[in-house]
Amino acid sequence: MARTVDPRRVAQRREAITLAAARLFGTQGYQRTTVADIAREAGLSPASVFYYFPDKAAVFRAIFARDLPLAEALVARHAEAEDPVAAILAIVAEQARDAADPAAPGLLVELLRRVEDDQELAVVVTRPVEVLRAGLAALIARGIAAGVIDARLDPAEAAAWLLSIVDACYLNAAPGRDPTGPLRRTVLAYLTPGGDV
Amino acid sequence: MARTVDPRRVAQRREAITLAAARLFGTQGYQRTTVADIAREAGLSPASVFYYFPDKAAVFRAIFARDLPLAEALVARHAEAEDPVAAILAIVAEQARDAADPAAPGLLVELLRRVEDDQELAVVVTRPVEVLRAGLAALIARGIAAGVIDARLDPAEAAAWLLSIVDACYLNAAPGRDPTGPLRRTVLAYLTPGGDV
DNA sequence: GTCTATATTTAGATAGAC
DNA sequence: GTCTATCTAAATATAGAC
Repeated sequence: MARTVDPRRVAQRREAITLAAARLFGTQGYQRTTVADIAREAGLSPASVFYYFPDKAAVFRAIFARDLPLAEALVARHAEAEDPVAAILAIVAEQARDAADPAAPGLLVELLRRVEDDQELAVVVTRPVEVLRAGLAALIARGIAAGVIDARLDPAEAAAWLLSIVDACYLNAAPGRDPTGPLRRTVLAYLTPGGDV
Repeated sequence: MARTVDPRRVAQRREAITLAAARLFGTQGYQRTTVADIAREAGLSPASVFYYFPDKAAVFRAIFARDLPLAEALVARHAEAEDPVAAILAIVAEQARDAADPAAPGLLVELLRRVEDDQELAVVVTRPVEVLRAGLAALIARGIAAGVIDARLDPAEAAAWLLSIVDACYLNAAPGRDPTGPLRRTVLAYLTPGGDV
């Protein structure tokens, strides 16, 4: 009888390492966080981290592996909404929600930097962004057709721009500041027809 | 007769090193750029870089040292404008102008990361941002008083938010894409009175 | 002032016992 | 599977000649 590993246990260990790494990478940065730091935080030895992941970069990638299903679910949840503008506002607000997490802004910054060094990371992280962009673009197109969104906007470009503004919320996150108000006002005003732009 | 250095020559050398460093830090990142890289790009040896700067971090800080006078000049140039909204649009557009530079988005990301590690850098970079924020806030307040900007906005917070949107231009930067259009539309729509926000 | 050569430190990754 | 111990590579910063 072949001795087989318990996949649940493996998943738990990987999850624990990934969580500890996300906290540390987000607050200290990628380079300043050593594998020894992660191991200590997760309660095991550095060598064990390398048992569950091929290298340090793979630990970082694992943090973002869950984003794709989340993005797909979010888009699917609002795809059939009758009010496309309300759906866009909901998606954008949901994406901006984690900006309050103290590790989130730092994680985004590290992500932006490391995407250029790590080709595999680029693949992992590009797909959920594409899903969101496509979902938003479809809603914008519907809004234009319904006359509630300015027809001069290009759906794909406007979608990318909205996601950039969400990212900016993370970069400028501060303890006391809640971005949801300005974000909602900005998105709404940006989409609405009229104005001499 | 005391042998004295030519301050102009020193300034030129420091400038050359700073320029080379900005290019490399922006495209490769801070950690991946070695002092040897910078030295090669600037046409001297690694040891000479350490003659002009105490350490690698000081080279990075030097890149942003010129921002304070630039910010002060920009704000002063528009402080007395008769149309505050036009002045705000001009300031914001000027700040977003460098987003087209291929090294600029990367430099912003490196800056955000390193600000948390380098206390001196934080000082260097906070002041120009404060100058811009105060200048924009004053213009917003004038616009509110004149009735051309929504009175529900808090000038200081709105100013900070506009600078966040400028950051979004850098995040959204792509070879073909010109950010000035969406930026102008967004800022104008955000400031304008009316709307059910 | 500018160089060559190198000391030093640090951290990613591995070997091999248990 | 998990550990201790260690190898190795890279890069900052310095020493000292010229």
